[in-house]
Amino acid sequence: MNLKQLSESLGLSQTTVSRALNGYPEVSEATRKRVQDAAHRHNYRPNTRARSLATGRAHMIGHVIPISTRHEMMNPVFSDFIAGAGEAYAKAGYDMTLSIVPDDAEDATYRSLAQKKTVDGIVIHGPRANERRIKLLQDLDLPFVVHGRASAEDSDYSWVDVNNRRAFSRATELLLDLGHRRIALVNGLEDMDFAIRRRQGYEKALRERGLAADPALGASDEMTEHYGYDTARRMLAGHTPPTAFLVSSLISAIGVRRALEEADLKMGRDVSVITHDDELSYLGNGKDVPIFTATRSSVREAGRIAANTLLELIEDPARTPRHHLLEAELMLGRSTGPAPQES
Amino acid sequence: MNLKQLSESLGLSQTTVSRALNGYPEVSEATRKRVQDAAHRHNYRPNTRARSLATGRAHMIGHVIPISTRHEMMNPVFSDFIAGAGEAYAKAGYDMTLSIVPDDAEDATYRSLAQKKTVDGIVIHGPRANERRIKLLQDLDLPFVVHGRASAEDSDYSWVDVNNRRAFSRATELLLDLGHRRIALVNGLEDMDFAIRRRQGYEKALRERGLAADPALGASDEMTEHYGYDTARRMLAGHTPPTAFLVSSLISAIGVRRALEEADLKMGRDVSVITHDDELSYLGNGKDVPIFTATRSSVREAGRIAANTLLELIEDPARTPRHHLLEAELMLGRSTGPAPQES
DNA sequence: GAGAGGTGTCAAAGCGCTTTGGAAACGTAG
DNA sequence: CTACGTTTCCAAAGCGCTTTGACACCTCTC
Repeated sequence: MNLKQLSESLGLSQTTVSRALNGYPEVSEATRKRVQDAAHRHNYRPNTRARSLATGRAHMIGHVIPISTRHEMMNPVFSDFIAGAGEAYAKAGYDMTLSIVPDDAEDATYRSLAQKKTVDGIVIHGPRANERRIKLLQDLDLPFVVHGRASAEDSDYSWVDVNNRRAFSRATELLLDLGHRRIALVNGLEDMDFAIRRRQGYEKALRERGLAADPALGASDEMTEHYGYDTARRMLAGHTPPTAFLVSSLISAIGVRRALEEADLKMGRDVSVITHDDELSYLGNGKDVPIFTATRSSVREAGRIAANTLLELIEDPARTPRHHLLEAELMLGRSTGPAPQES
Repeated sequence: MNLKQLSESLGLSQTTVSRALNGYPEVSEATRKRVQDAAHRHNYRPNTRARSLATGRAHMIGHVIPISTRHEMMNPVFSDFIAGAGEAYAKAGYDMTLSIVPDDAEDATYRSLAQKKTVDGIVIHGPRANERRIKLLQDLDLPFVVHGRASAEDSDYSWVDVNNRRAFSRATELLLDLGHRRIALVNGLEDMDFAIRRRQGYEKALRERGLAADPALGASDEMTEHYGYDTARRMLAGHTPPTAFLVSSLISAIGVRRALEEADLKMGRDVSVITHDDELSYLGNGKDVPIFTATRSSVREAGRIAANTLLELIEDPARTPRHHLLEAELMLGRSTGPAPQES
């Protein structure tokens, strides 16, 4: 059933039916009612393609997920972010498309999205410090918001991000307060912006106590469970093993825990661990008392905020960029304790 | 730049330009070359909305993810599935849209997707044993493929699934061969089809050795880390604690491991664990020797297959439904060993 | 030298909707 | 009874593409 058929069946013009359905005032309440009933009865819904061709609005948001060609890794954080964003879109009557893009084919994808007019706006995931995509989208004149930031970019753009620097400096300070001096940083890939900021936070806290980061206690890679395990194992076997680990993801922290157990070290007593926790729905960090002491910030909530920000931007393209800096909570759990006495 | 402008700039009609670009034979190679060059120079790409209005094909696949209203849980498996499917779509020039749908609003979503003609086909995720969506989509005449199956559905439809029954009966047999008799099943939600099948496999293997499943050793819930932990803890505290766990997801298995460690039980010696492993990219199960003995099947590969199956179906709607039953490998890891002697 | 058969190109219709610019119908006021 | 708003509706244009049917123009062939 399409508009034409519907209007014929009602003995009205397409114009009137369209107006009645879209809430325009130039149609009498009686007619509107009659039209709505018929539409509902026939389960009529306007064809999106025709509608967006006519209005110029696709009612569609694109999410572009770079997939590292090296590891074929999907960022696990992404699914919860999407869940939050999807919720916001549904409320606003928008749909969402996903482009999984190998990071060497990015430019083409964006240009094509813009040219093909499939979407009204874009969410950028996983920004690197030096992020070409921002400039590109500005040139293409397509509204967008970044989940995260790009330190090296100095133009103004909309973003939603966690205060990674502050979160990690606070976590480091806590470990220092507990007497730890050899603190390992098990970080994400350090071409990623968030990882750089976390390192900065970590180093700042150390520096303020007159300490320098020991390069042997720093690691950086894709945040898998296995990476956490390997790294912890290697560092613990070194000749100045750390007494504490600061980990960039709960998944890697689980790997660190595995390494500790294997080495018969008790987490929270022999070795302390703090991790960042994105509050992924399937990976809860304990119920009453958290397993891991953690800097916590809901990525799902970030998704919701990013979506709404983008929708506003589309509504009013003249609007100046918006920024949302989310503060991470520092949740005390059972994985931290005073540094063991040197013996 | 649109078709009209492009054709004017070339001094050709829109028809010729369109045909040249779409590879029709009625245009001379010289002209085609000239058109392609110009298109490339102007970075021309046809407007999707107009194109699909004209052709009737959206070049778009919908993925509908039910989100449990109870736990607001995103199935973690989903992101890897999507990665696999996305790859296949990209190759075929298709896009993908996502609908995150609370499970009480499903019917409406499907009807709407069909009516609005946003997509050419649909992938159904997370089928329950009794799955209304299949009947619904058949009625709506929208091509679809199911990731998983619906036991209670007796019409024929396309699906891609793991042989869950066989996988779990093999795993159970292995545990029985190792001398285990009290084997716990830490399963997913048992209104989910895959969970039912896994239980069937488990019970079949027990039955064949003249054993019955002990209800005290069965659990069923959303497969979080915490659920694994809680369940294992509770069962281990019972008066006939299991000597082995059969777990439906690696994430929950990590929770089980945590409970074991907390109870000072060594996994693989005191208690054996077998888990199902979907090969999620960020959750590798060890590198050389797997941590967990596992029934393994790549969900990413499943995504790829599902996508291609659906594309074939769209290409030729008359085609009979296709079925892909993937066999899970049983990978021996370090989490299984002979049952401890009764003392 | 005319008809047959290709080849290369085009004008125009159509996809299903929204929206512009009227126009008919109906009061109401002068 | 005319004039003039209001209200209610409509015909037609337009969004950017594909595709149908037709038309020149060439090249053969007999």
